[in-house]
Amino acid sequence: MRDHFTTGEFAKLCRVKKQTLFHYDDIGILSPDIVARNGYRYYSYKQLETFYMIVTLKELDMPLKEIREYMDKRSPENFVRLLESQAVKAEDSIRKLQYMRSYINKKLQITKEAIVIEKEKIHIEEQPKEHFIITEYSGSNEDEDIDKAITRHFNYCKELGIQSAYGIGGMIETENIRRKNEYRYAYFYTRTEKLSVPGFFSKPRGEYLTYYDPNGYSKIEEAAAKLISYAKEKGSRAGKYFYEELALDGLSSKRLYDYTIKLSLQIK
Amino acid sequence: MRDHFTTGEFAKLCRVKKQTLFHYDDIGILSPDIVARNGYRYYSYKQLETFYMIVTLKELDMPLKEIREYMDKRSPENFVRLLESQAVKAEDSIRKLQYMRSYINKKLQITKEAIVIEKEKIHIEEQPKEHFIITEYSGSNEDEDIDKAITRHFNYCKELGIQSAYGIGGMIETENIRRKNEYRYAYFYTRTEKLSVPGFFSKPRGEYLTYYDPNGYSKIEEAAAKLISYAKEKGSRAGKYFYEELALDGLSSKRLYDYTIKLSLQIK
DNA sequence: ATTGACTATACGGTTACCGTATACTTTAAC
DNA sequence: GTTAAAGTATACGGTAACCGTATAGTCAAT
Repeated sequence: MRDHFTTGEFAKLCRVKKQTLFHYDDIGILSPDIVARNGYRYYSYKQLETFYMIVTLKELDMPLKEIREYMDKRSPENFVRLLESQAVKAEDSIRKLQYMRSYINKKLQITKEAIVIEKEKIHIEEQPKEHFIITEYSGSNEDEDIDKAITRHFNYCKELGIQSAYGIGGMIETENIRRKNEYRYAYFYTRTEKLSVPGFFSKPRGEYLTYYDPNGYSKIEEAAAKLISYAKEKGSRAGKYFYEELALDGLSSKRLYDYTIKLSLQIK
Repeated sequence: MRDHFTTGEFAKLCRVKKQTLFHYDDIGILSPDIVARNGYRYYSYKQLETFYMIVTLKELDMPLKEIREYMDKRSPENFVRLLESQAVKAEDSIRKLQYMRSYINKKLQITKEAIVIEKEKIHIEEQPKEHFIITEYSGSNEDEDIDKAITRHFNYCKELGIQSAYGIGGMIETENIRRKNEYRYAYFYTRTEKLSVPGFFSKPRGEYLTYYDPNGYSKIEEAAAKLISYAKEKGSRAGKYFYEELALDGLSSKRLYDYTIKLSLQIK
């Protein structure tokens, strides 16, 4: 049988277990070319392309049952239809994966930065212009009210079809800290690439003071106050808002008080 | 509970079935934020990012068990490790899918062409330069010998790490047809992009006569003879080899005699 | 008070396999 | 030429990640 492969050999070519080939025979999508009298099964090189097509379709989430249905009624025209639909699926999958990749890389960047940077200390960094969907907040400083408002914000974004992987941030008016030393959210925001959405805000590019606080929300007002005094000392004018977001959140620690918050304040 | 979502609501946000959320709770990767005394379960907006991370990891083929293991020992450092490994996986997946896409599109192109083109008729087309891995053939014209040789060729390519989605083609010397009217393979070939491989052949770019034969291998010698006479009539010099490959194969028809063969012959 | 829409829990089913046990066959080694 | 190692088929149970359905309880609106 030098012109054929045993099940084991063919499985190796296909880089799968023998079991898989048995399975494909059982459900009728790929049967051995020859079955000898002793029950030994032999595959031909011709079947490798069929196998390859099967894994391709499978990778694009087509169930084996449908693959089998195609095999039963295959024709050049049906083949074209099949390939055309799969080409679309491939495009979609690639787009989805590219989005995931950018999400992962962004998360990676944020997380790495939060690990290496010196915490509870003021840094200066250049931040780009960014676009936010915002919703106003005028509730109390109770967690419950805040959560309600963030949930509302969240639903609002959902209605607009905007789902950012960045999480939701909070904006605090500088004046509120300066005058009353009150850390109170004025807006919640979600980043977006889409422009011209109602309730739209642009965070200006420029120089920002930043402060990483690794104690969750327990001492965040102090941090804000520090940023303000620092700006004052430096003789700079502070931006209208603080931007608060999570640099380390529930994905990298279990306890809320281990979250690391990044506070940013523009200086001019 | 205006700051939380019921299981059904949260499932809608996540675009999955409630069942899935129950499952995730069962295996301990994502549990509701609050379980009321009546057993009703409520999720917080904060959990959507966790859910999103789960689907991302899952999409990159990480089993839920491992996701759970990560959740149990999550830390900023482990998170970075996780993300870095997943970034690699995402790259691999994208590459794989891009390859599949090009495979699908190429197949589509070949198949469509084979459907619309007038069969059993000579056409003229421009073909690009292409690179082949070839193995010599000097056996008989018996199917068995041919299959053996193609299997050998196939294995040879496998050793070189070359697996083309194009299938294997055959080269037939023009002289053999002309002189003895004998349709006999001189080489089998596999396309490759890799250059400088031993047993390497370049099919020249130029004008080719092509002929699509929808009768499998039954009347292929006649087709070859026709191409030769046509070249002669036209006063053109024929290239040294015929190139034979399958335009419609087992993927689009069940029966061998429904295969469509594409024969190409260069003219100068 | 009742209806319709929701909820939790339980359990069996599904897909695409994987692992293991058993019994047979082939191949390589001595 | 036997024998051991390696390979093969068949059968059956198990797994992951759910899905469907049934049952029973809950809630919100008329």
